[in-house]
Amino acid sequence: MNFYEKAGKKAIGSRLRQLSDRIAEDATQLYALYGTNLHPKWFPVFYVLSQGQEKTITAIAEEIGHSHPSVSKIISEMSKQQYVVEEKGKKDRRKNVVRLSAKGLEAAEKIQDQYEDVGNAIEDLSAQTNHDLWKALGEWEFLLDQKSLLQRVVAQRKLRESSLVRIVDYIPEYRSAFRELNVEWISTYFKMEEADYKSLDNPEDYILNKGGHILVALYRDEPLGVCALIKMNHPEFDYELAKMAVSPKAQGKNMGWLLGQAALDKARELGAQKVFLESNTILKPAINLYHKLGFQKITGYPSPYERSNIQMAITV
Amino acid sequence: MNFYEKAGKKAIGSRLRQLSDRIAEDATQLYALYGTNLHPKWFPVFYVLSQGQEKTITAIAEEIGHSHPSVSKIISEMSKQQYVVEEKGKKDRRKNVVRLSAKGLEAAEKIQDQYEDVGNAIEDLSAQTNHDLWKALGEWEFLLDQKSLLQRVVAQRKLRESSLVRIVDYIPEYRSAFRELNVEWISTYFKMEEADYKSLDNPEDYILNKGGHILVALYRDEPLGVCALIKMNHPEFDYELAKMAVSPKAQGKNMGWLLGQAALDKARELGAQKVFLESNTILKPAINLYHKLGFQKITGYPSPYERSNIQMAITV
DNA sequence: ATCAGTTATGTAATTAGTTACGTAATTAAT
DNA sequence: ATTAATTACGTAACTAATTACATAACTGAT
Repeated sequence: MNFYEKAGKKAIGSRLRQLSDRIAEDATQLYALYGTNLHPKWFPVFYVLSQGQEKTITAIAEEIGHSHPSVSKIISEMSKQQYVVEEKGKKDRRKNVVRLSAKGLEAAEKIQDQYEDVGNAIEDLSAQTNHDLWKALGEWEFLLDQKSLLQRVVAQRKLRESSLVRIVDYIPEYRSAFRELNVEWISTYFKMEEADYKSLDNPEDYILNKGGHILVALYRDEPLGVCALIKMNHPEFDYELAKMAVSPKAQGKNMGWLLGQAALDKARELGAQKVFLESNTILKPAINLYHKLGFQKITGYPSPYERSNIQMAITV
Repeated sequence: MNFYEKAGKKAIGSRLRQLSDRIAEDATQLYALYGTNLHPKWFPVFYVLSQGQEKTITAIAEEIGHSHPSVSKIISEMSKQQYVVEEKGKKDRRKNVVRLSAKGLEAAEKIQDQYEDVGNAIEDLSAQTNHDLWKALGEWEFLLDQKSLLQRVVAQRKLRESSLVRIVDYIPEYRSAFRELNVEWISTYFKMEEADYKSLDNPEDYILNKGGHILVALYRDEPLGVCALIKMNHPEFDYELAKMAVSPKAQGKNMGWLLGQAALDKARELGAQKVFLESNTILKPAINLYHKLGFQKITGYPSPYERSNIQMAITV
């Protein structure tokens, strides 16, 4: 069974489960061997109760990291066999306050030897290893608390995918992509306006020949994102970042960020000082992206677009 | 939730389970995120099938370390969704030979990215730890293969219990214990013989005053084991190790070994060269113990006891 | 050629947890 | 003083594995 060698660390979940099952199995036999009637799965609950005073269901659940129904079930089993007594909370009558019964206390006394032997056996085993499983588990728990495995994988995916994205300058071949990608998102959220048609149908005349610039994001050589830097005739702003559109197919590939970065680089290259943009606050992810790129909200400028309700600017 | 800190390593089973559950949960979401219809629990089965050629249910089970019903179920689920094709074995028609279908192969292709991202995420996480979880798991598996946790705990118990055993010299207070412990085991397996009554009823005259010695094993000050060194009138042997009896209550406390060792020490102290004993081969644990103490089988000496069918000796 | 034992597999029941949901009690906000 | 929201906890249904058991097919020794 060298499955783990072959499959590698992505099988760590299976591997953990298998080891824990293996240990659980031995634990079952151990409880039989030491002649208690305690159920091994009661252990965490029983242990915390034998340490301290009475506790409520949810308090126990939190302490041992189980769900509360699990604790609820275990307590009712233990209660049936009279290891614990349950009592309604005096102040808060929703609470089920649980403590060990006389029988439970006696069992707790009796189980000390077993705890000691198990503890020693595990310490002994650990002493024969080069890598400390216990500490390693602690580290994993800590790191996963900070950032879940899910988040980590998503980050890796973004990294991989964005490495497949190339940002290139516009050439006429991309005219239809430039149009379609923009039409797609605009008509999803708003209505196409007169100004849209002009620039989308003829970017050469309306953007490029007026000193603007268009960038295209290719994913595996397919144009899935675009954005434009439009030369502004304005005392304060040099360019407008506009016509930013990313295909839903390219979600999670960091394309917006890469396009934005490339556009700002280009603006700097063109000697710009300030870049302006207009958007709408219902486009939360877009606003978010602009913020991350460094744009700040500004007010008091007129707009040719109906759909614009927020304006932002950045000093590049 | 500092339960693990409090409970210590004896909670390692719970801790392993919790981490594996946590990872499994994220895995479920990951499969959804990457848009396959594969079930995360299929992973080990799917993986081995995507590696090699067709395989049978039990072969897969063995490779991934699951039970065969588990694999059987997974395969039937995968089969229902047409990821695999099942076929009766040609030579052996009991066998269910399984391989990926076209759809399965396609899914295997498509899942490569996910594998890569997960692998990288885990490698990345591992790189941030001081203690290598993956290697630690390997070490635990190896050590548990050699000696199960159960066996290790039993060994610890023996160690602890034997530390509560004291071997002391006989005093008249122990006369009845000496008698009862021997009567108990003799009459369980055999019939009491004339020679037994003599020495058990009056050990002072029949053993001690003839230059012999009696040792008593106390467990928490209760006499639960005895044995005697009887002076022999024999050209070859100096003492006979006899009347070794340990209460069933004291099982697993190493009492026989401790008594035997003490008896041999005493024999040496008394200047003996060779110690003799008689027993019966149906008493397997006893014979075993004598072997471990260093006794070797010998032949050709007459015995006063009917129940004796084996004779052993040791040069002390 | 036959019969006992072994092997491959499937089905059913069990286990130790989970999530989903409902209800009663408490607390907070008008 | 209501009403809405939150909290505590129980019940039900589900999940991913297991063990126990049944059955059919094969193998080997008479």
